[in-house]
Amino acid sequence: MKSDLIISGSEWKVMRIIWTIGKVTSSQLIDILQETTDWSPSTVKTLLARLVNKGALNAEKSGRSYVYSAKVGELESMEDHVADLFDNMCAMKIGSALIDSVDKLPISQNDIKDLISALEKKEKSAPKEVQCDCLPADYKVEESED
Amino acid sequence: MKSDLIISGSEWKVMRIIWTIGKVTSSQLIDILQETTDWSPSTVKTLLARLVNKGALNAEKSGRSYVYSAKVGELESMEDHVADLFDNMCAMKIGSALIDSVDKLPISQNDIKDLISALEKKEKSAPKEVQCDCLPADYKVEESED
DNA sequence: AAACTTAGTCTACAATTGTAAATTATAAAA
DNA sequence: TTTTATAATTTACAATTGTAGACTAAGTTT
Repeated sequence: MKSDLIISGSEWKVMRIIWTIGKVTSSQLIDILQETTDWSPSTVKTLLARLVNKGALNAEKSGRSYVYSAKVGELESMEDHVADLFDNMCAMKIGSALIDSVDKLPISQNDIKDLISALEKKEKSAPKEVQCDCLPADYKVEESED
Repeated sequence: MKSDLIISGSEWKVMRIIWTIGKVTSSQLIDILQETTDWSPSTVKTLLARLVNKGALNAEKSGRSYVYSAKVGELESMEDHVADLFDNMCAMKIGSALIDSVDKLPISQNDIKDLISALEKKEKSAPKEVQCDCLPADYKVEESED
């Protein structure tokens, strides 16, 4: 279930810029990131190298340097990471966590509408309850063994 | 914004058991985790020690050993981690990621209802669009500097 | 051509994480 | 009380992450 391509915290900052502007050189990236972080140019270069290595970025040679571009999709990456995170958590409580997210995160009117539609559609086949999956299936048995 | 108390992947497994059954000894935990992981007893003990260290667990001395119990709430921890993750991501695309989550994750009928209510309430004050926040505010200015 | 700038690569180093062996302390049993 | 079992602590070690200095290669300027 765990996605292969894990993007770390610092790496997200790099990826987001590249997803947004498409193709960049390291110097562009260094300039842009200089405005929002206090990273040294070296740090940006290390992150670029790691992301190319992980397969998250393409590096297309262009003269002395490279032009970097995203090799993985932004939304796909987001979805994978969110899924991975919820994968760590109790199924029974995911609903509550989502309610909290919906309360706190910024969502556009259109996305709200789409969320409501998705939920209404889902409602028909939704279970009455979602069971807690934090313990081994047979735990109750083991427990009453005193 | 980043929460202080970061619970790692392996640590989640430990925490979930403790959140679910309340108080445990290390041997209980070792037994339970033996059923779902192939961790050695040592591994479980290391994780317990780390979690006590991080302040995620209480360790109450009881004779030779300790009784461990959660010091942080489960839902709070879940919410913090979800918020931290979305904090890495483009605000404009969070709505889509949530739609995907709603589509894929198991949610009970009641939670669906509550989600819909939360969304309907939110709709009134929701922005038409959520802006992408992946680039520095003044980037467009910098960009047209050729 | 010599000097300078810049992009890339290599090396580094501490902190966290996944995983566990070795050691020590101590309660329980013989 | 000597042995045994078990819980806790210490140490370990590789991989990942955040962060960056040093070195190298290759265009660019004088």
